[in-house]
Amino acid sequence: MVTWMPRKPSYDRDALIDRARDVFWRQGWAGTSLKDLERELKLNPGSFYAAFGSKDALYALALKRYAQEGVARLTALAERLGAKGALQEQPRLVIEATGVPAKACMLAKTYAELQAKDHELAGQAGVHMAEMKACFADLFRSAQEAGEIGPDHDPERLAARYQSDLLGLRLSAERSDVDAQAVAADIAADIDRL
Amino acid sequence: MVTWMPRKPSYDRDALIDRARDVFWRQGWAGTSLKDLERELKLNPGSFYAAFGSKDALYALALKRYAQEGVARLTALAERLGAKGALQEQPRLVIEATGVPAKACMLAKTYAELQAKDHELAGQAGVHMAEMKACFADLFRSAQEAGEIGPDHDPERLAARYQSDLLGLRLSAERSDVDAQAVAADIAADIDRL
DNA sequence: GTCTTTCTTGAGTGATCGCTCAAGTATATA
DNA sequence: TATATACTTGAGCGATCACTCAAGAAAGAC
Repeated sequence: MVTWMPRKPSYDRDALIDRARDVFWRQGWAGTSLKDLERELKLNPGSFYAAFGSKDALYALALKRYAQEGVARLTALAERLGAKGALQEQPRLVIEATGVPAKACMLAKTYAELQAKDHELAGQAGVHMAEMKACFADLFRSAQEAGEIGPDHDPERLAARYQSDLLGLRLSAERSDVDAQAVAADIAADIDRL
Repeated sequence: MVTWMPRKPSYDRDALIDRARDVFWRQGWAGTSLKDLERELKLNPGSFYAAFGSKDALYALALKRYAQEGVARLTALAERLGAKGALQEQPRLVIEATGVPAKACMLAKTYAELQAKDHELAGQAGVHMAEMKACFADLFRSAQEAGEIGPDHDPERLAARYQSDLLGLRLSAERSDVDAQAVAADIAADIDRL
């Protein structure tokens, strides 16, 4: 039997997904055209479709990667600072991050843009947000078990409120007339009062 | 001198702006095509452009109306319930509103969608959000002067945090896996602790 | 009814959308 | 080197985008 392995792609598929995520994150779904992606990824239409199949398929990959990295970053933070410390540090981190395409959450932007059309990508963004909320709930539960916050709180409820606050914070951080650092500090301070 | 008044438009321009606001609010800027507007407003292309000039011009009118009604509603609420009462009632009202195109704020959706492209409409949405923030600050200041909340808070800072929370709440209210009423109640409860 | 003016209609504009595919090029095996 | 295989190229597809405009219909002034 003969196995032919005649040629490899000249691109790094993984790096391409990263760059696509950045473009989509910044410009949104409708705001990013195939021309934009071809220019940014340095891929001609044929290679693009051979590699990813469709714009939506690549968007889904980008969303998934965004969500996975978000969970990974939070998990690492919790190992370093503990549950409560991670929850308090996260607001600062997300708005002070440099070199990111946008302060606002890509999942939230996707959901807001596409939910009204019942687009499948909105559903996927919703699932990823729910996963993130579950992470927050786990951290609140851990903090509770560690005695870092009072026992009379529902971790799920705290997580929903916390995630909601973070979404608002990250949107506010895109505005020049809002002191996002103050808002982030106030969100972190609220956790001390639990 | 002769004055000719040969014909009036068959449509109610004011009602048309309302309906356009609803479509844009639900579907966003890129998500709303001229076809959508023609169908929703029952206007042929010629009449549409005679009446409004362009899609963006109509969007700007819709944004302005949305913002004005938001301020008016909040002002009326404050006259009925007082400053603190209005601030506490507002979260409940925005998520329990029925018959609205979306729970999320149209200004925030517009800003999130178009800011990356430096679109003029994003700037206008930003201005309207700043106006709204100023209203919130006024209410916090009033509540402070009335002794309803402690004197050691910066009304501007409270307003920024409050608006941020509201934006997050209203986005969360679009999700089926979030108990928005609980989040709204917690936001209102926070005001009691000021 | 006649005239003047405006509103309404809808086919059609060029541009751009996401996407296809045939032709050409590069590479690992034999 | 010859060959089989996959990747790359880019012109171009039909559909849809926001928008235009010439022609016809409607209504107030006389």
